Amino acid sequence: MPSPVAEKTATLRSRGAAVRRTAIVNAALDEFIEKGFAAARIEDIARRASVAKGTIYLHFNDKEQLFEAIVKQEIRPKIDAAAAIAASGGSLRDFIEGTLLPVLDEMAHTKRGAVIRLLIGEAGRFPKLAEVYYRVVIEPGLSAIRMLVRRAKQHGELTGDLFLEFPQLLVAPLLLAVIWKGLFERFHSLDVNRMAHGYFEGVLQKKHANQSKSIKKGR
Amino acid sequence: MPSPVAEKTATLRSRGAAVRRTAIVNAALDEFIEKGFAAARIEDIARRASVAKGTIYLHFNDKEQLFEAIVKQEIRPKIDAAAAIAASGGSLRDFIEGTLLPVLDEMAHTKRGAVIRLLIGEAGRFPKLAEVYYRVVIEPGLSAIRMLVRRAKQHGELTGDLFLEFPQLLVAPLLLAVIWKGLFERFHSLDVNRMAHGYFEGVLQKKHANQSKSIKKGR
Amino acid sequence: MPSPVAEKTATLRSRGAAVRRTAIVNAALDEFIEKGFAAARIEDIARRASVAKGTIYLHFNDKEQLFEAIVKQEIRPKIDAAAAIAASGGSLRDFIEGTLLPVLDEMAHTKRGAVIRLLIGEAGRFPKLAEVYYRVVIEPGLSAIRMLVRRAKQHGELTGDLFLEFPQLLVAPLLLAVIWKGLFERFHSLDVNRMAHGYFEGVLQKKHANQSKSIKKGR
Amino acid sequence: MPSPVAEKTATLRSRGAAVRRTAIVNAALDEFIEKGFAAARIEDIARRASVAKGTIYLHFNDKEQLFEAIVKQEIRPKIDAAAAIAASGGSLRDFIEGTLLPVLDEMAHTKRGAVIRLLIGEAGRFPKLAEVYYRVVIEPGLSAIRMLVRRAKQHGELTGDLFLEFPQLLVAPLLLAVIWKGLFERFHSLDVNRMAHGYFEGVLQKKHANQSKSIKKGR
DNA sequence: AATGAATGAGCCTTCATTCAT
DNA sequence: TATGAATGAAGGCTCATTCAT
Repeated sequence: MPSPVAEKTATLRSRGAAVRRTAIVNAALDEFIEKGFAAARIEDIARRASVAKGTIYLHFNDKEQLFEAIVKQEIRPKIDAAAAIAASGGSLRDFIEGTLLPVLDEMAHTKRGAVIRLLIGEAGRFPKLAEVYYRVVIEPGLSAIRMLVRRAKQHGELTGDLFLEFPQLLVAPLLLAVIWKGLFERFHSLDVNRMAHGYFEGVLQKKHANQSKSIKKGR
Repeated sequence: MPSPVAEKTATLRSRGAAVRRTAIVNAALDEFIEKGFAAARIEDIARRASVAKGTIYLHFNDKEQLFEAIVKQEIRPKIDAAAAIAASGGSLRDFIEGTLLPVLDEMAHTKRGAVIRLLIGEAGRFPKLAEVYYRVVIEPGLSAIRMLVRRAKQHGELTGDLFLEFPQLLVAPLLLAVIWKGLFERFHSLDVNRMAHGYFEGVLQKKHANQSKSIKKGR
Repeated sequence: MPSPVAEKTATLRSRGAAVRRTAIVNAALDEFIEKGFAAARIEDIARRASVAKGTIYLHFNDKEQLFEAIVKQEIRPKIDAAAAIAASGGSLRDFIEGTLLPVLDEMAHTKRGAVIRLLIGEAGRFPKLAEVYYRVVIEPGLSAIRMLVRRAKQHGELTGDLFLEFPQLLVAPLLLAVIWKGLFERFHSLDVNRMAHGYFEGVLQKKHANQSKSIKKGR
Repeated sequence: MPSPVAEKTATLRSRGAAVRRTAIVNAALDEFIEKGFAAARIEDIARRASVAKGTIYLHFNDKEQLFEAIVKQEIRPKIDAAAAIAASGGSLRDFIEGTLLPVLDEMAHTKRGAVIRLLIGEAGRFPKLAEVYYRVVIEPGLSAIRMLVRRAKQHGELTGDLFLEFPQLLVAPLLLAVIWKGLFERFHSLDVNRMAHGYFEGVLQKKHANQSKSIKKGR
């Protein structure tokens, strides 16, 4: 075991490195969102992260790797959390209300949504990005949804195979909200919460009719 | 050049000019889709359109105006056509099956979808683009849908105010399909037609129960 | 045939292009000599040639092509001229005195020698350069020398097969001179002309003994 | 640290330091040869020498000093040895056959030759290098040759003052061989040994005629 | 002495835009 | 109108050197 001093040193170093890496990823995220992938300048990212330009290349080989790191840092944790909750066995309604809606709300109002817009725009030209995203986010996400839908069917929350076959449909309003907020909110505001509640009530309505009454006013 | 000959020449010229303009817009569309807005090179657009680089600047002030022209040329006609059909008084089901599904299918499989992905990615940095798109596409499109939904409610095709308040939800699967096709199709194929049919059956199901049975196999 | 005006235009354009190209090559030569290949900056070359940086890339794909152009422009003509003289049938002595010695003298005192030093230093890392040089200069040059040596043997100017087998030896003092002038002249001056005369007298001495007396004082 | 232990440590340290220094110079030599002076990276040199980048700067102030160290370590010993032999009183023929030809052979086939090519290419830009080389290699080398030539004249091995005045000519084929091997060997192989033997036979032939017959086939 | 993370100046190359023809 | 050569600003990336540990 190294001496306390040595350990402190080592710890500081590695801790410093991790902190720096995170700072760079955060800065890159902000710049990419503001300028887009191609137009974002490494120099600006560096300045925002309070490091020198060259430092970025100590952590990432190129711009593309920065993008990857963003997806892994910003989106993956949400997916993991959602998947864990899905696996823990609650009802679909609980999942939607306790997890999907809050996530949607957050997506629509924070950087995370911007990451998705960014990805949609850039993935065509950077196939690796789409691949990372599919593997890290889409695949596990859809798997979790399928599991939930299956259970929901057994419990009578849901009928039909539509959402089993196309689990994407369950997050379609999420996509819609993220895009709307990013592109058109300034022309016409969208009450994401209210829209999502309405949508999911429709989805789950088989069990209890007239639930559309219970749509809560969005924040 | 007031002589008939000169005039003919002039006519030919302007006809040639219009042809050229269209060729440039088409070439720009292809390049933007392949490379994205920032990465598309004017020189490649010129080559594809068989004109000189400088010629593009005789028709468009800059790259951004090219983007605008694309939206107007590629998307607006579809919207206009759909709006006309919506206004002409058919049922919502007819509209969905006769117009929305074909459009969706086309979007998912042609350049038009790519334009939308392109816009999603670039609009953040080019606000004018989002504005043009909103005014030319979104606003008229949603108005048409609202009109249809209102009529559908009167005819009992639909209950609840969800789609009146959030007409976007009716095109959510369209968005989903366009994005999926562009980003993830190579990892996992999506039967757009089948998904859309299933979705709209759910939407319209109030009237005739169990219609989910009738989902047709997509092309 | 185009109109005079058009022709003039075209001519001016292409003439201008050729002039510019030459100016760039000359500037590159100077910079490469002063700084070496790797350390020479495109911007400085451009400034020296009175063109914009980008203009260089209209004529050459990269730095390496510039180097190639230099070899072709600076060295090849000398080789061609020497080869023509060699082929025209004079004696070896005439060739040496009328061609080789003047060339050597010029090489030792002008840029051309620097090109050779440059090549020696850089060719290892830029194999294409060595190849170009071998094909354009060495191969034809040695062929011409062989032809001359063969004829000289028939005429009794020369005995033995040494210079037939190793024609390079005939230009060894040239190489020596070029390198000495470039590297060590400031420490100890070398009378290239006198050295070369002495060397070639030795080579040709078979015919007339004691010609070493006739060494002339160099320039 | 005056204790025996400390001193031992210190000794080990300085011994380690010397080893390290040599390792660095060797690594630098390899890298310079492969990449050239400007393109060689300190980091690669460090890795090759199994030291950290910073360590190099504990031994050498900058890249240039590394180059100097190479010349001193790789070339000087050969010169010193040759000078000693020259001074020890053998005949010119013995010197050529016992020393010059083996050295030439080695130069042509090992790193030492590459150092010379390297120097030729870089000396223009790093005058100090040329100076070091002149002082350490050229000057003493030529002095030794002059001494030998003078003795050879007295012994009748040689007539004329050519090689006294231009001792460089005696090593011209060496230069030629080193350059040919480095630049053009892959296009056309050169039998260095055979060429050198032939050359020196010509130089020494005054005494015994027809020695060109005795050219030995090179390895 | 040794380390290697951090720095930041430096440079090749690209490309939107201009303009002489 | 059309051309395409010329421009020059911009930016990704490299790497010699420094310095805190």
